[in-house]
Amino acid sequence: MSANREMDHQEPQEQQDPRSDQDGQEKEQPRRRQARGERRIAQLLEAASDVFTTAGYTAASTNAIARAAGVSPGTLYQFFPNKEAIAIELGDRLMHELREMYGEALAPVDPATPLEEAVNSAVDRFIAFNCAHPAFFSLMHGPDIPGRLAEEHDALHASLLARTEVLLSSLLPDAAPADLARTAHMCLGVYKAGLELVLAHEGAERDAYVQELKHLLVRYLDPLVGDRPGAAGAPRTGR
Amino acid sequence: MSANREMDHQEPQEQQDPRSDQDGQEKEQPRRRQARGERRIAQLLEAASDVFTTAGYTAASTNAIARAAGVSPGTLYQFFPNKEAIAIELGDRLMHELREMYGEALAPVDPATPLEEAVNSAVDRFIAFNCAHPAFFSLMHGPDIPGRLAEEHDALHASLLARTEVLLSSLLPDAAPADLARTAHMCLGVYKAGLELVLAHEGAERDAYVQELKHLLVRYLDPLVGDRPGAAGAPRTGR
DNA sequence: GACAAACGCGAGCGGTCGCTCGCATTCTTG
DNA sequence: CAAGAATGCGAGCGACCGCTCGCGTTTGTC
Repeated sequence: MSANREMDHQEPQEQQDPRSDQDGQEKEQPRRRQARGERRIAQLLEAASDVFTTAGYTAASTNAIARAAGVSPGTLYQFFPNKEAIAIELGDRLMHELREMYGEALAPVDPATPLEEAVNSAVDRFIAFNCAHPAFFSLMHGPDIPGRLAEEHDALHASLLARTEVLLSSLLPDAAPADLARTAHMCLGVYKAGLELVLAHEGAERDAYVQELKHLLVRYLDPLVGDRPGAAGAPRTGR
Repeated sequence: MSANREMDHQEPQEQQDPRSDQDGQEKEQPRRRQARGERRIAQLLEAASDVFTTAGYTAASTNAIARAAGVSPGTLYQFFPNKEAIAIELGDRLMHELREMYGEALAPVDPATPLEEAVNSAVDRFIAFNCAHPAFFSLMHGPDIPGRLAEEHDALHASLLARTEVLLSSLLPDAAPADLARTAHMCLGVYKAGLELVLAHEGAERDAYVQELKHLLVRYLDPLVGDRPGAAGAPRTGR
């Protein structure tokens, strides 16, 4: 039972960013990149995406990433200060792309929209994104993600949660906030579970799982909004 | 895209089990254990359970496990041939306990049982087990579990899947096998997602999530069995 | 009490990994 | 075309990790 609190490992070093002069510019390095460099960065991120997806963050070695990109480890470290930065840059790019997309995926809380339609639209968009960028899932849901990425994921998750809550609260105005939050958590958890199943299959079977996930969410939420005007139509289509 | 297929790491060594004489006895070692030894083993497994739960399999170091148990690394390796064996022994013990329990959790497919009751009973049992043994979840669902444990988990998962399918097929006799399998997969996936949420909370909030998980499963399955005799009463309680 | 087996220790071996460094090559700029 | 910056390389450093080995201690047996 002795809860031993002090582990023995520490990070190799805590690099200090020598160019942090104290004028407000904490921005990017004044490093001049040539076109070749940008290409290398894209190459490396592409390779990192593959390696992270198949091996997970921790198990992915920087040497493997460099090799997958066809360069030497030294070259990799010309463009990224450390392994974490690779994951962060990759995560940032994917996160940016995602935010552009989901801004219009959950935002329209048009109260007249049928529940089924809203669910279908949101699920379709997110599934499409996650299928197109499988690295996103492993980077966000891996057990070993570095702190910075975990923060980003938490922020994204909180944001999704808030949006879902707003959407739900417009569907069921008379619900305790705690219940609302729980329901939103359940929705996201269910989506994640469905996503795993979707990603594990391909072709027609994958589509069938997408359908099943939509059904699941609709059936979960439908009884809650059963007495709303426009929604909850199609009373139990035998399917 | 160059799919690089050959990684560079290999296991430290592939220990050959020197006492594998060729008479059919591949059983356990003839090692005589003293009471002290059994106590140490229990201690080590307990410590390993903690470390695995908090750090995951790969990140857990054998030195950390030994330290958590208050012994030296050498002592640990007196009782376990390698790190994997620790996880396997722990997994085996938990698996055995689980099988004893879930034999009576999914087996009774009494077709007269209301759906809600069947779901409640199954969920309660599994939630109770997973809450009592949080190491089980991290060992089974970790991304880095060693091969032997993965096989055990696959076997368990397949077994649960089969049982669920049987249970479902008794509820909806006229369903295509593929749909049945998909529905069973969804049920297990949903349970796993709910379990994560349950484990992430405590006290009253945890109970609320358990309730929510039950609701979710019932609402998912209820429309499918809507035209059965005894079950699926309360046609959509507006609530 | 004598002897052997089981138990216990912890420095350290071989290995991988993240990352660095010295040096060569290619590009840009004047 | 020269100078210097950006790019590229790969051996290798330091740290950690799984695991071993030699040796000392405890326990069971006769």
